[in-house]
Amino acid sequence: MYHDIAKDIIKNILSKKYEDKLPTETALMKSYHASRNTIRKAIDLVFAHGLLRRVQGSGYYIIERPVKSKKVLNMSIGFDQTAMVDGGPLKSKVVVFDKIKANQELAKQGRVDLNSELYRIWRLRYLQGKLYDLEEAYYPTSVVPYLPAESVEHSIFAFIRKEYHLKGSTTENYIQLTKLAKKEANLLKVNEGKSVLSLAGINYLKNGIVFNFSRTYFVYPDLVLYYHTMNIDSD
Amino acid sequence: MYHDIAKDIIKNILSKKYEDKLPTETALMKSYHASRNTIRKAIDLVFAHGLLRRVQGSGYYIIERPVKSKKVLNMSIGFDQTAMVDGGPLKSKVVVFDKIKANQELAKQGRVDLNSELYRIWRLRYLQGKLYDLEEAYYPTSVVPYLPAESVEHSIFAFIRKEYHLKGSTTENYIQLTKLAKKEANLLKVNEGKSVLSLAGINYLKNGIVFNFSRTYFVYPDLVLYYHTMNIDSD
DNA sequence: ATTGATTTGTTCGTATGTATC
DNA sequence: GGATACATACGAACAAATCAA
Repeated sequence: MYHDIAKDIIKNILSKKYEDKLPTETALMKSYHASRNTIRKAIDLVFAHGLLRRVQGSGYYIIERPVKSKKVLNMSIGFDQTAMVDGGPLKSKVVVFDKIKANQELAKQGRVDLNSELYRIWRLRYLQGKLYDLEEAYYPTSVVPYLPAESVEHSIFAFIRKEYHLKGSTTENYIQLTKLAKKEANLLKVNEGKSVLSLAGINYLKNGIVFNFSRTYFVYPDLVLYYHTMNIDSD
Repeated sequence: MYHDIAKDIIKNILSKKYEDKLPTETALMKSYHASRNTIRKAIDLVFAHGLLRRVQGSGYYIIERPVKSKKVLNMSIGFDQTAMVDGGPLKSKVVVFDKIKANQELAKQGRVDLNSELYRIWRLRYLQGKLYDLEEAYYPTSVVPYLPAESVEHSIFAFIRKEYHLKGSTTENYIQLTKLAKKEANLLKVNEGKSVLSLAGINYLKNGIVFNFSRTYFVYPDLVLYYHTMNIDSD
C-alpha cells in the first residue's frame, strides 16, 4: 500500500501537481486514508528516488533538476523506469533477439551459472530521433521461460511483471568508462576504441534470484547521470 | 540512535564480522537493546548504502563486491565516506587553498549566491601512490567561517562535523564524461581534452543549506562506480 | 525576543500477513 | 504443517526544528 502511495506521489511530482513542496503529512494521511507511519514509509521511498529534500519542522521540498542544456538521467529512480528520460520515452530498435548459453564472461557479469540459457536482447534506443544508447540485455530462461517478439519492442519489464508476476526488488549498478569494441562501435556508428559511459546493471527478484542483467553504452552527447545519497550522522 | 546502530552494522560488515548474512532482527534487537522498529530503521539505512539484499522469510544477505581486478567505488555510501576506497585511504596533496568569490559558474554549480565567499580547496589524491583523482571543493564561508590549513590535509568533513556540529544530510550527485580543460589536465599530467569520468556533488545540511560542493575528476585506470537502487513494485 | 502552533524526526508497542526453512 | 524471519500497518507519545503571531 505504501508502494502505491509512493508511486502516486512520484507521478504527481513528475507531472508537477505540487508547487515546490509536498503537502504535509497530516494532509497526505487524509487524502490517502493511511496512518502517519504508512505515509512516512511512502515518503521514504520517494526520497530514496532522489526527488525530495526533507527539512524537519518545515516540509518536504521537491528537488528541481537544474541543468537545462543537458539531459539528466535519474539513476536513483528504479531500473525499470530509467527509460523515462526527460525528453520523452525512448524508442527502441531491436538488433539482436535470440537465445544463447552463458559463456564465462556473461556468467560472471550476471552472476548466473555457466552454460545456463539466456534470452539475449540488444536494442539501439533513440531519444527524439537521436541515438541515445545501446542496451545489451539478458534474461535467464529459467526465470523467464518465454518472451514474445512483440514485448521486446516495448517494455520488457512491463511484460514480465504482467505475465510472470515477478516483482523486482533491487538493482546493483556499475558505471565505468569503456572503450568500445568493434561490434558495439559498428552498431553505434562511431569509431572503435571511443570512450563512452557504460552502465552494467543486475536485477534481483525479491527472493534474491537474478532475472535480468544488462550493459548499456551511452552515446547521447553531454548526458549527465544523477543520483542521490543520504549520509549517516552520528554523535 | 538507529543511526548509530546502522553505523555499527556497517562497520561490522566492512570488517567482515558477519559471514554472509546479518543476524536476525530478533538477535539484533537483543544485542542493541532496541525495538524491532528501530532495528528495521537501522537496516533500512544499511540497505540504502548498497550493502544488503533482503529476502523475506530468509534474511539479510551481504552483497559481496565482485570485480577483483578493478577498483570499485561505492557511491551509495555517504559522500563523506567516499574517501574510503577499497585499497586503503586516499592520500591527498593540496594544490590550491584560498578564499574566493563565487562567479556565475560556481554559483550555479553550488546553488549559492553570486559573489558569496567560498573556501576553495583543490586536492590531488592518491591511492597506494598512484594518482586517483583531482577534487575541486568549495565551502561557503557563511556556513564554515574558518578552516585551518591542517584540516585540509586530512578529512575536512570530519573537522567540520567536530568543530561546527554540522550534520550533513543528503547529497545530489551528477556523473558525466568530461573533456579536461588545460588547468585540470596539467595538474593531472594528462593531455588536454582527454575524456575522464567526473562527479559533481552538492552537500546539503539538514536544514537545506549547501555547506559544500565539489567536482572530482577520476583518472585512476578502470575505476568502477557502484550504486544500488530499489524498485517500487505495485500491483 | 518569546511563545505557541505546525511539521517532521525518533522510538516504542502491537497485530497480522507472507515467504522461507 | 509448524517454526522462523521479514513485511506491512495502525496507534501513541515525545523530541526537535521551523514558522508565525
